[in-house]
Amino acid sequence: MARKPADQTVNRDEILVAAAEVFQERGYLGATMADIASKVGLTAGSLYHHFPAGKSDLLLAVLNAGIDAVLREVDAVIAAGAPPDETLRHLIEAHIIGITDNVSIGTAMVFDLHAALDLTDNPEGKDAFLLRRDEFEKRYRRVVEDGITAGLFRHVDMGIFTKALLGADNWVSVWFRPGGRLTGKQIAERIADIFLSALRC
Amino acid sequence: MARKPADQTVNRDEILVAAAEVFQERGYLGATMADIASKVGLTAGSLYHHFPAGKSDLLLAVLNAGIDAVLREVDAVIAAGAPPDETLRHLIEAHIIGITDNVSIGTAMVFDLHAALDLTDNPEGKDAFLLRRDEFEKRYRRVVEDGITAGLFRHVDMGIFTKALLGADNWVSVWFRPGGRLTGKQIAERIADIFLSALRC
DNA sequence: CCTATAATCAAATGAACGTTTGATTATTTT
DNA sequence: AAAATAATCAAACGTTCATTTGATTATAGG
Repeated sequence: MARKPADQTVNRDEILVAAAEVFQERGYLGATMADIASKVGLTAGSLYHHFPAGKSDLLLAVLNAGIDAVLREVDAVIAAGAPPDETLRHLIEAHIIGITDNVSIGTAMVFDLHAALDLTDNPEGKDAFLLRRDEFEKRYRRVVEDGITAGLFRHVDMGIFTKALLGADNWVSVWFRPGGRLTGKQIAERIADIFLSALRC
Repeated sequence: MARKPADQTVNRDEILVAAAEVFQERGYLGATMADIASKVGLTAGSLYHHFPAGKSDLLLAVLNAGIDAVLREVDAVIAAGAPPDETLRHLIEAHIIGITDNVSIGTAMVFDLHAALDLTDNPEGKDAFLLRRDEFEKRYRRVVEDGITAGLFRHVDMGIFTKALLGADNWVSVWFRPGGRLTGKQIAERIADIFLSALRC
């Protein structure tokens, strides 16, 4: 063991945050290792000490951190066991506030995965991530189903409703800028309001 | 003049379509000139005969073609002068069917512009495109405003409603695959239904 | 105080890619 | 059929990276 002194050493998490920011700003291919490294005061080569598998591994780590964080919050909301309408509202809020407050989450949701993940030489990691994303979508769908079954929501095309809702939510990460007219929470409330109105019987 | 014979010559539009497809599949940075060229049976260098300004010019051409096409349709819908609820429904349909049927439109709407356009050495072209995109958003907003004024729609946060709607629409280009459960038109109808329900007084 | 090693850097390596260049071919125009 | 030129290609160029390598530095454990 050696070399853990405060201002000389950077840890994995700091790198992950820096990488998330750069990926979101420039996209996977537009982000250079030097960009990410300089954000934490390192040189490109030094990143390989923390992420031996290189750039693609860094991407997967960011995406997983993001999906983990959001899934954790979503599961907490569901576990609370409120009625479907209230649960759906909290779900939307957790999702959107996650996006506005945590770069990794925004990156994980909207990322140009089509392109980027294919370039990753790690198909297992890619598949695992995509499965978790599907999981996320399923939670949404189930809450809507429950609401319909309970007679709280009117009948809608489940698949399309879920996609529309996810689209509206994820799109926030495309246009949101901190310091704008509304906070993440306010945006979340308004969007939840729209979709819950759409479900009124 | 010379060399316009059928099977030896490729025209600008064919290149544009090929480029739109490759851009959408791989993103701007992931798309190589060779990818685009081979799709129309040319070599990379040959593209410079048709687009002397190179790759970034090609991107702008694709984006403009897409936004032009969708604006044209949207303007036709508005010009028809139907009441706001009907107009909004037609707007959503024009938008989504545009996305599912015309690759350039999908590319123009969803593209990772943050990243890509900054790499373009053509700031005027970039600004012009972004202005047209704003124009597009304004049409949506105006129809909703009209509906509220006319007492047809309930009161909602204009900015957020519009962003949510655009997000749901544009997101279609992320998940839509031809030959799926629903056609573009069916998807459009269902999404229009969701947002019109959300506006019910 | 050594010694092993965690953490870093500067520089080298090699591949990928946008773009340029100079020929080549085919077609129109005269 | 000449001459002019549109359309194309193959090969070369130069740059920008991701990644590797080998040295260097600082600290924890003995």
